[in-house]
Amino acid sequence: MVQRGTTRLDASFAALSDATRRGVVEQLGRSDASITDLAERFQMTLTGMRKHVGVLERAGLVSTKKVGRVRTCQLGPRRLEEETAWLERYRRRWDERFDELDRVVDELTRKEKSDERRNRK
Amino acid sequence: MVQRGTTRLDASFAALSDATRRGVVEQLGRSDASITDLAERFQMTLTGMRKHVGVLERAGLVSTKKVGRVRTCQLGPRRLEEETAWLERYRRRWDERFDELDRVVDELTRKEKSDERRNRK
DNA sequence: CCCACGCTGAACCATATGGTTCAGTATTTA
DNA sequence: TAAATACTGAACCATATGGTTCAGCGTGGG
Repeated sequence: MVQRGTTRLDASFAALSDATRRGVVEQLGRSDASITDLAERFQMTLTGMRKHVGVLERAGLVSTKKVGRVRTCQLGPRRLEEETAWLERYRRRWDERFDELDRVVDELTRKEKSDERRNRK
Repeated sequence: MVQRGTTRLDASFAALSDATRRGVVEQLGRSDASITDLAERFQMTLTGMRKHVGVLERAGLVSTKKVGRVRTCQLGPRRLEEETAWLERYRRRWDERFDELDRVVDELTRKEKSDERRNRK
């Protein structure tokens, strides 16, 4: 059994699991944009885009501010450090496992060779 | 308009958006495990765990092999480089935007100071 | 003052997700 | 050979997701 309940990573990874939302984030990396701008660029209704932006907001990747009738979206407060750290930890583990496998293969290869030598005698 | 359709990132980020699945991956980073092992550790039916493992498999984070009646799970072929790259790109963008904001604040501060000087005259 | 603009909320829809139970099948083990 | 083990597939359920339409509502320009 193990500790459960890290809802922050849940939200950010879920937010990133949609191509449209990743696109929106990339766009906002270049310049701020209104809901209308984004809806146009991603060929979607305002309502649909508003939902995506909502998801990104809740995950902290985007923040918005309404001035007059325009809601302007920009990159949000979160820098995704936790997420990056998770992925890096995974890769380290993956490399370890891979190295381990390498060592095993090496050992088997060595063993084979010495077996060959034995057989030649 | 923009290119859509990067289903690989979709699958891996979606796979990582669930705490149980992240837990499974972490576990497999420590040692291989059967479905039964994982189901026990995460307090879930075999069927439920099998589904999670299926999701991870489809995303390439886990690979499995059935020997006799036991299915053994281990870390999969993908090293999540694309995913890490995406996050790093995001962070770079984020830092740029932040620096930009800093510069603007700096400028405003400078302006204020010179205004003060002007007012003192 | 009026109309176009930008957005929003509610309702709806189809499909996906995260879980279960139950009834198998195949493989060990005693 | 019988019983226990390990998994699997189908069916089901509740809720979430990704989208739409439609009817507003506040704002701003002419």
